[in-house]
Amino acid sequence: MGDGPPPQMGQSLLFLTDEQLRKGIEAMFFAYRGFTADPDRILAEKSYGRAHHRAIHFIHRSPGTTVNNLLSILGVTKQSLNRVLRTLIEDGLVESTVGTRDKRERHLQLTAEGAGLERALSDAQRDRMRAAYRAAGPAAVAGFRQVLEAMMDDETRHHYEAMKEKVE
Amino acid sequence: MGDGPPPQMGQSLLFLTDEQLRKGIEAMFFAYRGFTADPDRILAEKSYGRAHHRAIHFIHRSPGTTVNNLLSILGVTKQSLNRVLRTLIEDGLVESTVGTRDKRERHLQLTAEGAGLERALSDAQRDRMRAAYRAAGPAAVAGFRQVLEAMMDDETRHHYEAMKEKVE
DNA sequence: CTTGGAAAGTCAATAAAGCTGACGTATTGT
DNA sequence: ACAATACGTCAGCTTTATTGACTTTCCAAG
Repeated sequence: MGDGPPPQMGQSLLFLTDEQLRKGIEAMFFAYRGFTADPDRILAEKSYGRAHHRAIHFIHRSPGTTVNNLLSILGVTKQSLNRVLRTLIEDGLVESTVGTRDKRERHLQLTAEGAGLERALSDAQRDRMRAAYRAAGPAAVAGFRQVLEAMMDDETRHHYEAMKEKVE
Repeated sequence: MGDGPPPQMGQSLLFLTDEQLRKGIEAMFFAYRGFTADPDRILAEKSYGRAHHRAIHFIHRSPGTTVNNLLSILGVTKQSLNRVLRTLIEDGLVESTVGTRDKRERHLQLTAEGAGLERALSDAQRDRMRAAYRAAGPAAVAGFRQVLEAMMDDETRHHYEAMKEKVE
């Protein structure tokens, strides 16, 4: 592409050519499609969308989280989240309970049925992730995570880091 | 989370726990947001969306590609692509020329102005990708690509592989 | 040379998912 | 008492996608 690197440039610098970067960009684009394909199929059957999936995922991850918290993690407006949340509550997948310490807050958690859907969704996604991990091996997985973390916005990384230490 | 792995399990198998997989899933979600953030800002100024970006990217990558080809790469319907393509042609960013061998086909290419926008968009995205690559190092980048490729759908990987050998 | 089908473009209707702005209610904390 | 917070909701809008139906142009096989 355009001006290639001078021939004497070593492998350690060569990996940052525009071509390498373009391939990384396309890999990201195509892989993300694979990443969402399986859950999307399940969601389509129940006529939910990705927005529902995201809400379910993060409620599962942090049971009892508040609406505001979810809002900042998902980076959407209150109105957008509310439309999704309302259908999930109506359908009996999510439960909203008034806060004890602060009664203005609503604590969100999955019902048994909601947890069931979460399982189905994350099983599908985990299967693909597991297969990719197995195919690539532990060293590749470490690199994968390193690059992804470096790619996040500072603010976004904050949400990610917050959960990293929860279990490990 | 739930049932952890037995304590005697070694590091080489331990990396496939549900927790590790969940972190991979979230890393993917958050990183993709970072990945699209910079181009999205530029596109918003010109009131274009991601669909325009994708069309511009792949027309740049494969100048002279046909509408049908683009359709299969992007995985959208003809109508969706056509709306995007029409505005890009009207705005003078993309040129559509009747095929010489088969006059039913239209060959798409970027105009000088279109190439300019492509530059701006991919520069922004490359900058972030470059920074992430630098931070993580060549070994991590190799792993990153390996996992992403393993995560693609078979059909999708086909489109990706088709371009891999074009330059290198 | 006719005809079937492919490539492209278009019209209309619909839906998911986001946005802004404005308001109301309950509750908390100063 | 009063300002601020957390939540919910109403209305209206935009983007991006969908499906279905249809036309024009054109290639190629019978």
